[in-house]
Amino acid sequence: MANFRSNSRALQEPPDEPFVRRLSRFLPLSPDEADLLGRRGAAAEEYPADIDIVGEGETRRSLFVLAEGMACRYRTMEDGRRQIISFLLPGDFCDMQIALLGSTDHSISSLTRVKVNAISRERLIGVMFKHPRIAAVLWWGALQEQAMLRERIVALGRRNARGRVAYLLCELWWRHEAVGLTRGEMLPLPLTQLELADALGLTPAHVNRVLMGFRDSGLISLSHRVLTVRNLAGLQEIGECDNAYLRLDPASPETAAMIDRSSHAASPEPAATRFNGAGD
Amino acid sequence: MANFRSNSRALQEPPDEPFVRRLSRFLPLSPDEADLLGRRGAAAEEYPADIDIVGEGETRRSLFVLAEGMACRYRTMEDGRRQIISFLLPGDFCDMQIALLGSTDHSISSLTRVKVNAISRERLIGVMFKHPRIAAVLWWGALQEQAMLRERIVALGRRNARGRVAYLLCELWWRHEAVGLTRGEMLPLPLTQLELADALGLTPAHVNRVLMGFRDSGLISLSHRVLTVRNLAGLQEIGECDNAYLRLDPASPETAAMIDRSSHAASPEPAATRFNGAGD
DNA sequence: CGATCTGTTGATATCCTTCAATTTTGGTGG
DNA sequence: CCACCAAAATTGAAGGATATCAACAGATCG
Repeated sequence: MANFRSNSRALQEPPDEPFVRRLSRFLPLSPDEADLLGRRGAAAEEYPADIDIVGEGETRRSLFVLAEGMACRYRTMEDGRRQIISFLLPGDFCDMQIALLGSTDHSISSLTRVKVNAISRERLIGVMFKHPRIAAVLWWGALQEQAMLRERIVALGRRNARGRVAYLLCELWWRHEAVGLTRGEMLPLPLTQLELADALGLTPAHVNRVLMGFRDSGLISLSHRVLTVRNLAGLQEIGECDNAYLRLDPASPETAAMIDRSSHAASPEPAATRFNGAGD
Repeated sequence: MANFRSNSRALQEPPDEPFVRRLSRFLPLSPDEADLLGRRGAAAEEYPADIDIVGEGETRRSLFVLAEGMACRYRTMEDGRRQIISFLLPGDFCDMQIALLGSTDHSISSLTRVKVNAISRERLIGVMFKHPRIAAVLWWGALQEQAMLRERIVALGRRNARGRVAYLLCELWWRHEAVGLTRGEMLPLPLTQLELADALGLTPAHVNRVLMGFRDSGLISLSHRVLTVRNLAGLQEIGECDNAYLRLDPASPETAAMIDRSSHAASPEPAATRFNGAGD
């Protein structure tokens, strides 16, 4: 039931910035809070496809949230081969290492043309300490990313080629869905088979064979940079995965209360010395 | 029950708890701050070897810091194979997911007899918001862990068996050294070859062959649960790795100042709406 | 509308697994 | 201290999943 005002707003601006949609899933942010990291609080920048946005070890004064497009973290080996560590979707944070340490241990490259919102290290740290709900929500995002890294380790360590490809397609499906970027059974997949291979520790030739197999079994269609997931359950079974690790559920009322309580008790106290029950 | 004779504390107990040594490397903590998470602020618990300390998905009210011994995170596949995701050494935090979400997406098991310091979720969150230096130091620890996960992905995706084993031995060396657990060229390595294999996505038989090769080349000795690293540079070359990703350097003065400044400005302000320069 | 990526397919090579002994180590009780 | 047992390490032989290399077809884009 949309009213006129919100309709006319929708015409001027996208209804939700992806990062608000993504992070609010855990803990709703007020419009003011959302603006601190969004369009009005951070500088918009744009990059073409296949450009290093952040170089390994490079000192930086600012971080960014990806607003549009797709990017990846990667590391290059001495012989030129590379490993893609993770994919960045709209709403993803570039790297918290930059906030605290001023540089990253890996490179970040655009895969498509991308738009980002940049924010200075100093400002981000200030905002986090002043706004516990923002801190909590960014923390949640970092935990989610960590969970994705663990899942990738499991995939690379213990799944065969079919399992790896299936798992990655599932993850991309769930993540796109979480930020509202799927339409029906379709999602944008602007990745070459070389990029999939570099993410999965396989060769492009073998990724191709696996994908052809999935097509022949009617699990997916893939063409013109659009992936159609015709049988998600089937993919999940091959990839032996579900979306639990993405922790897409909102914060429990207790957790939310805990966070809000912290924001009121934000004055320093002398370091406590008593025990506080912890047993379970 | 608490020990009755803790007056002569300094004489009876080790001078530094491992987690203080580990975390203070980034940003020195005052004794009072250190106590908040250490012996006096958190409850000591003990577990035998090969026990699940935290089960996958299990709801928990407390977290722990590992004080002594070795543990691992792992996930089990449907067919019973398992993937060890990472190893926990003294000074490592069990899992921040528990703090924010109340449970983890993986299990944590002891590999040896372990001692832990447990702290309730609620208390930890409170402490972090009240003590920015503690928050910063835990944040750093989480970033370090994330970097280790990325490194594991690179190893599993792009290194052969020799490279994987070499990299893991190097990481264990650096991490033990960082908490003062090496002696000369030796470090404790209470892992079976099956456990190494489960961490590296290999079979125990093949891990054995690689280790035998390293021994024959004079790179390492390994017996009685003690690893002697005779040629770290050689291992690094085979593993194509260095310790940069562990970020063992202390916080820069600017970063430390940024953090301390945040602790004073801890009163909420209205959400800012102006841009804040971010360009670099 | 040609140049250049990207995708597709085949033949062969190889690293690692699988399976199955056998030996060694470490722990336990007599 | 030794005997004994289970777990871990070690080694061999054979098989398989994926890599490598090479060629060609199709798509994309200036």
